[in-house]
Amino acid sequence: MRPEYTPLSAAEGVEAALRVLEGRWKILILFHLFGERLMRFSDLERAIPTVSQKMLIQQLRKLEADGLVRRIVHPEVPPRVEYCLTDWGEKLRPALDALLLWGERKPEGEA
Amino acid sequence: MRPEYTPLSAAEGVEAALRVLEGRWKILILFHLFGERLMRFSDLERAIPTVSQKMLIQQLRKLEADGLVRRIVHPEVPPRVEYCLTDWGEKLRPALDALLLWGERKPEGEA
DNA sequence: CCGTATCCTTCGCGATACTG
DNA sequence: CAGTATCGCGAAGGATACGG
Repeated sequence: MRPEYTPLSAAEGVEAALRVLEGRWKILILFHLFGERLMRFSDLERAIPTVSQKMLIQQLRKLEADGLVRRIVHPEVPPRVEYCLTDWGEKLRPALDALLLWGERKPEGEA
Repeated sequence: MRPEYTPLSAAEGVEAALRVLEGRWKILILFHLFGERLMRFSDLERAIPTVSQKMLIQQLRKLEADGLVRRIVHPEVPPRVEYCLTDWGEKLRPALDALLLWGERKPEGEA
């Protein structure tokens, strides 16, 4: 953290980062892509059986619009579309791991 | 990240962590407390002039319920209530900094 | 000074049906 | 296979007024 940060500007930066992660399925999608690197739409549907097509597409499109995920369309019949992380998307992993670690260290019983 | 994580379990852990951070004013409150360590309710009101009393209280109460913030009530007239971070709340800082860093490194123009 | 209580609007999400 | 279109609900949050 550089010295010129105010509470306001730092909070705005973090909120901007969190905004691209908000959404019922994005984190789960990202962790699947952390593991598989390249997945078809139908792979993701099978990996996440509880999501509807509409929501899966919607979240993927937002991730793509925000530059975390790349969408690769193969001009074939039947259609084939693959998804993978961008470089920037992969760089998110340490931050999510830090969050995961922090969450696990929660002292449940304490004040 | 330990080896027994599946995409599902890792995502659930991260989502649990994110859930306590979601809320229109929580991040901003946290960064003020990162800087000041001990703030009265009225200090926070002045520091965040755009928040309503209702929302400020609500977010503070949730942060308290989730164990990030401690509420200290001084039995005086007029009432005095102070807020500070718990140990666990302070430990969140590196994770938020990582997120901030990541957000700043976004390659705006790229695919 | 430090809250509570209502009312109201917005928006994310799920369910469902349809298409190139 | 990989989407798009429409409907409706519930929860989050803002405005406002009141209370110990």
